[in-house]
Amino acid sequence: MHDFTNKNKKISLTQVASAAGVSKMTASRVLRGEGGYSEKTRKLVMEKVDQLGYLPNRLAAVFAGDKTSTFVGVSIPELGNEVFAQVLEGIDRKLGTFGHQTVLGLTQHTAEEEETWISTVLSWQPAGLILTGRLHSPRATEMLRNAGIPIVEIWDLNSSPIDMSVGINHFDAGFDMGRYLVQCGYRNLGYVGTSHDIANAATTRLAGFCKAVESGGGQVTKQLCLHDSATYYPGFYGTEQLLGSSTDIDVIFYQNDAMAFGGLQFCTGKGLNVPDDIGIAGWGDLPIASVLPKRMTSMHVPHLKLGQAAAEMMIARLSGEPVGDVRDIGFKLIPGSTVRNLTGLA
Amino acid sequence: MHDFTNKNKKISLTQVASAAGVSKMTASRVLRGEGGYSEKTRKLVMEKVDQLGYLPNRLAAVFAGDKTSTFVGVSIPELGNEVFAQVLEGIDRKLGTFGHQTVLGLTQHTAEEEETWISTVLSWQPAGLILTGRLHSPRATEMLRNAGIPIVEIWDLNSSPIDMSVGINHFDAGFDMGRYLVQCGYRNLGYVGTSHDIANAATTRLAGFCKAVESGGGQVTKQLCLHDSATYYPGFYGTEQLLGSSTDIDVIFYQNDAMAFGGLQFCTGKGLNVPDDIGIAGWGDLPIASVLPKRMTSMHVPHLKLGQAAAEMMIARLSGEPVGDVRDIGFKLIPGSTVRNLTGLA
DNA sequence: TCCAGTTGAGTTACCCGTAACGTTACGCTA
DNA sequence: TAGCGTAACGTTACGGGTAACTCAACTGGA
Repeated sequence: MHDFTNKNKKISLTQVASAAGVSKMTASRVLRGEGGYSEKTRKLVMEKVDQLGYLPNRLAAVFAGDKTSTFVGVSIPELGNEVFAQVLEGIDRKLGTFGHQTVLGLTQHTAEEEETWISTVLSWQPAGLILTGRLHSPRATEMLRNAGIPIVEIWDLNSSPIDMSVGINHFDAGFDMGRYLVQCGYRNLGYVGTSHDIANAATTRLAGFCKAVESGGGQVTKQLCLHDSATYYPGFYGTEQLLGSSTDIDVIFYQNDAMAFGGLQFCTGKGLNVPDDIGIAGWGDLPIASVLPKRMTSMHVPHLKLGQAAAEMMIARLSGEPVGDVRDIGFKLIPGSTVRNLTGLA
Repeated sequence: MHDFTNKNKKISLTQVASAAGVSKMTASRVLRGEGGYSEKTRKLVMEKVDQLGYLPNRLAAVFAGDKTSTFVGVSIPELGNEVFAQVLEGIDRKLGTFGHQTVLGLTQHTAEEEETWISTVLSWQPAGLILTGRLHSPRATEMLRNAGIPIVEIWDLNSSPIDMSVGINHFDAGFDMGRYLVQCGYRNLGYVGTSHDIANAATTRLAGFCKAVESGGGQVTKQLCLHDSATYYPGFYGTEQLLGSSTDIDVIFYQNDAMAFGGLQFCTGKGLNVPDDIGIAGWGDLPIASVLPKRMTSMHVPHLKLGQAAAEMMIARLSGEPVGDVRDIGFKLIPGSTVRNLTGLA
């Protein structure tokens, strides 16, 4: 095996230059193709580059130019949630086509993890930062403000972003879902979610949801916020808890589709008929939902597009183009078949 | 908004030092906490650091020390496939706890994209590379060999890796599935998958699968390799195609669970009884499978653990600890209920 | 009082590119 | 053949840190 403790004789531009019998500068010009050299020289240099296996040192280049790198730091709470994986995919693909690299940070939904990650990634002189969520620690906010680089806050639409923001209005999304369920005739509504720092988009949705339900004449009888991850099994046992304590709930709104599927499984396992005995509504519209026999009532958000939009704003800002500060990516209610549909909306 | 064209007056170590009335070196020593200064000096320097909002420039530090950075490049084919998202999560979490940063590269399953990504990321002097798949372009392989940094190839177990390898033996995994299905009494087997460059792990699985089926007395009547992504809908229409041309197939093995769910949906939609009329077997054991009414017959691979293991090997190698070259992470057959079970294995 | 030993802090030489000039060589015109 | 313009290439000065070395001040013991 290699011995990594030895400093591996990396080939530098100087070595290429001296091998080709030209100056460092000439070699540099050839490599960057900015002209100022003869075709003969170009060939000679490129030949040596191939021969020696020279790889440019971008680190030195950035350092020399006193510029920012082509890195873009991207913080994402978790990848277990398919939704965030899609956002990240959208971001990285778009950034990649513009010659930028994603430096990933999984912040586990906590502002502390985000803060330490931010200070680390800033020390690498990134070109910009894309952050999920709008809740940052005070020190993080200050660092971001002082960083002097473009910053896109995604996910939760932020009317007063640090710099830019893309996402949806979670209050409105929650409101629409609440209104829809009330329109479908439900009156005793339940909620099952989890409590996380950055998951406050979910909290905002819940607020909108409650508002709509109340103004529609229903009531949110019980809200359950588990201290667990927002995945299938917590959805399962959360439903068990909720229904165990309140028997008259006729529909449950979940933090996301994964939890809703867990809840659906619990209900059908108990012999409850969905949606006749109990309605189930999720959030996020997982891709798998479209090939399951029972279409989950949910809220569709174009996650891939969201990621792409964030990357586009970043790139536009970096290239000096005018960019709006806030971009609403929109959402769409999926009526599905896990709630009764009395409205003819489907 | 900020004006990013202006060079933002980044605070440098020199500025901190002069503000504190000490030399650059002393300030550097304080920042790195390597001793050689009085408590009074330390306080003074740190006070100025806070005051000026100084953020270290790791780029310059790496450059000065002629060392590698704390970056680890991680190439992943796509994130739409939940499985890879889990692998990435495992990698990044583990790397993060050891002070490393993930530089992501989505290679779209092609060796060309991987090659360009490799050369880009190598120019940032990463500490190491974690690559998905073992198929690299010749130039990529050469770059990797010459890079002189630890390299972990994951996913497909590689007996002669460039440096290190973690994953499973896909031939064996395919073989086990084939043997199981034959044991369950199936004789006319079909396969639905996609064709991609790096997805050759799937090809290897298929080879093992065919081997087992044939030596077990069955036959793989039809193999379908779609030119599409390995997701739900291709699973759906691939199944339609497969069953349209061959009516006597009694079980279908899919490239992954997502496609298998698509297939399951097609079959139940056509009124076919699964598993009595036709068996369905997937691969990967998606998390959602455990909360759906019908458990998908599949192969469980500990994806998160795979990612963690890759990161662990990387870190061990970086810190000079002895590391094995190849690590088998194992897999486990999930009998499920989408194939007939005549063997009592469940 | 002197000197060795210890500790704190300053100096200098890079690291690898790039930018901004400076220089050379050559061809063209007058 | 002087004069000039320009393409081609060389030189030099950074940039923000680190490592290794040097120097200065203070300590304590003989």
